[in-house]
Amino acid sequence: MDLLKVYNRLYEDFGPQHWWPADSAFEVVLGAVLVQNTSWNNVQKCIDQLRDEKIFSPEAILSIPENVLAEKIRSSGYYHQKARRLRDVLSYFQQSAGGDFARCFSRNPETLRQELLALRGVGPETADSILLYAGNLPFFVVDAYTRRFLYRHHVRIDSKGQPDDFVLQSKNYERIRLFFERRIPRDVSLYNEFHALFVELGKKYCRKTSPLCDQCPLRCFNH
DNA sequence: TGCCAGGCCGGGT
DNA sequence: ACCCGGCATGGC
Repeated sequence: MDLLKVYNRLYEDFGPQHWWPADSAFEVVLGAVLVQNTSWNNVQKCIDQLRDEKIFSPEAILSIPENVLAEKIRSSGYYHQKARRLRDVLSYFQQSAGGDFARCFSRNPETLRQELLALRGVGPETADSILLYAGNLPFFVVDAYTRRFLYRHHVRIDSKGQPDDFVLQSKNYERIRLFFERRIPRDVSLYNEFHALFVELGKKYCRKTSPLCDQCPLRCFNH
């Protein structure tokens, strides 16, 4: 499958997505943690509330008790876990470069990625979302929609007769990320837009229970 | 009503 | 190295 053709078709149909829906690196990190296995709608409520209450910087969030923070982010679900995870991630950025995100992202990207992955609460998708959308670093983000797209279009990661559900298994994140990174130009803007388009596609036509349908802009790739 | 959402962790095999 | 239960709210 020609992934650039897929990209072009999605872009034709949906247009530019202007991702990540945030206007600072801090806000990207915040959203990346809160959105884990949660609808963005639930996350947006938390972000709005934190902004209204002026708890909208690493310093501000780290200055309030964890249990208070947890209540502020209740609507994002898993809020006890996420309060702790958020503190851990923001603490990392604070001590890594004094809260200077730009300086932090100017370090060695692979090292940075490993350090993010070492934090509790940061798995591969969250790490890559932060690296790509907060740091403008070329890491392709793989999410549930991306996996579902590959699965439903019978895309195989290699030629060695993988089972069809290879792409659905979370342990194979890295293989899928590299699959994309090897096949499309290493371009931050392209990675940015492509993932955003997959999410838009997913929300409209590729939810877990929705079948491939005639409305889907990728119907031409069906077999 | 029950299932789903832009995952990840930790304990048990 | 996998597998799997737990985490939790809001929308449809």
